[in-house]
Amino acid sequence: MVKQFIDEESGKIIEKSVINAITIDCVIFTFDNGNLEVLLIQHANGISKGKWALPGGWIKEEESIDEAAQRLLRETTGIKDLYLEQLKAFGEPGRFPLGRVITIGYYALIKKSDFDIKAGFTAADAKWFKLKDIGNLIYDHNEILNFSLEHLRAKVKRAPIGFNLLPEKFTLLQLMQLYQEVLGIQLDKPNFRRKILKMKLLIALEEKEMNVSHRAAKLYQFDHDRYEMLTRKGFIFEV
Amino acid sequence: MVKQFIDEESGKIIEKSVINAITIDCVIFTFDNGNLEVLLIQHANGISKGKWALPGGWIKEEESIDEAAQRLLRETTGIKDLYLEQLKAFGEPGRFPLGRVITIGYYALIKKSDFDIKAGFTAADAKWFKLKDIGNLIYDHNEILNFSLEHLRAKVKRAPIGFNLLPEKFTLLQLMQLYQEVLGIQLDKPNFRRKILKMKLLIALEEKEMNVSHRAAKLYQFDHDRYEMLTRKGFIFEV
DNA sequence: TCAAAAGTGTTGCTGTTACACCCATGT
DNA sequence: ACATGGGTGTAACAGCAACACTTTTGA
Repeated sequence: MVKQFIDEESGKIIEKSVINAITIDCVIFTFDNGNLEVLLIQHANGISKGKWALPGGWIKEEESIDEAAQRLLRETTGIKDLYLEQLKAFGEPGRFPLGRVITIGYYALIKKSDFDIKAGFTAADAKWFKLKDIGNLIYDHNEILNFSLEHLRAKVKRAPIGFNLLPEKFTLLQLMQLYQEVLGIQLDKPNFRRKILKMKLLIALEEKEMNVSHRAAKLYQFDHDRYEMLTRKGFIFEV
Repeated sequence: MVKQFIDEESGKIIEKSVINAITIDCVIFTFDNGNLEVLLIQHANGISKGKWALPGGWIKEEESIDEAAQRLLRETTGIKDLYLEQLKAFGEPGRFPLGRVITIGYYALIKKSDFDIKAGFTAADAKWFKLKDIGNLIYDHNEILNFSLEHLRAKVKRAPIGFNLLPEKFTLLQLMQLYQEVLGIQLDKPNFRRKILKMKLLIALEEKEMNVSHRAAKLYQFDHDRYEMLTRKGFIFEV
């Protein structure tokens, strides 16, 4: 099967051979103002015109599944380096009405400030939704979304991936609110501070918050290198 | 594409349409005599003749991926109800030498006593391997195996799936040895006993071990119903 | 001076670890 | 008798939850 793509260098429309019967769908999360949000695309044409869906696409013959997902994310969000992980394949016989298509689910975590929408020629609109505002999506996309949420909740506790949802510089309260929102629990501020700081995974910056009507909080940055180093020594992140 | 299958009712060879370019590969684990083992199949013909591989197969047009994996396991092990979970899709462009084929990895946990080999017409031989005895497998099967092991190690700590590897009735030492083998750690016997028994997930049977040259241990059974009930109340299994 | 959030200190409790010890059974 | 694993008891420690408290800042 042959599909049309926009060539990333020339900007021209080119035709590429894709794998038949397999697609990719991606749940893109971000964190804004205390809310976990998901990027949805409104289909512009075809049988699902007007309905909201997860961003998705085809896999080219010469690229790996991960590369296809990366490309897709780049095409949709303009971001080159982001946290991306495969969930699993979804393949109920009736999931896609026009034939037997298996889709491979991915989820990505991005900083909202990095986001720059580039709606492709098959998407009329793209919008961030708070979880509670998401209604019925096309095909089995609600199932993929729910699975990704479960996965995110489990993983965020056991790996420092939450930082991918925050700006480069953040306060401890922002971090705590992120965990509260993702996990759906309340946390104790003093205890959370101590727990996180004890891990020595944050770089305390000299800077502070600006323009807040209360004592300005210190800003922190996640220390990737130190996390790598500690992990090699057997450290296990756990919130 | 059309492939041949043995009809499960009549035993006759029938032809069925399958999804092109997608296969399933399954890591089947069992626990025997203190060792974690994996079932491998020796290919009887084709380009990989004589090499060992994970059991695998095609997905029929009318069945879901999970159903295909179930069927495959039934064809290979003769077991109808077993613990089965999808890992993820593996799809490097060069993974399969004769074309672009994406495979969906599964892993299954079985009790060795339930096993009854039914080598299909594409497998000359099937054999249980201890982990350390597994050499180079075909295609990317080593990668799938390693991924499944990581997944198993993470999951066995946070869900009571280890019981699927043991006989219906087992001793606490057997259970502890299972955890030691899977996780690659040493555990303290008294502490392990208490931790497990405190969960109230085991039914203490009246029976004891037989024919052992030491004090016979009490036999236990995993209480599925109670686990369901506790989980609904918010209980989280953790070893 | 008040509100709001930053940030520190303290206490009691719980769960875990480490290890000593006794029990039952076949050879 | 002894080796082997079954099974119980306990003291010390570490980590955490709960909450009281002080500090800083803008309005």
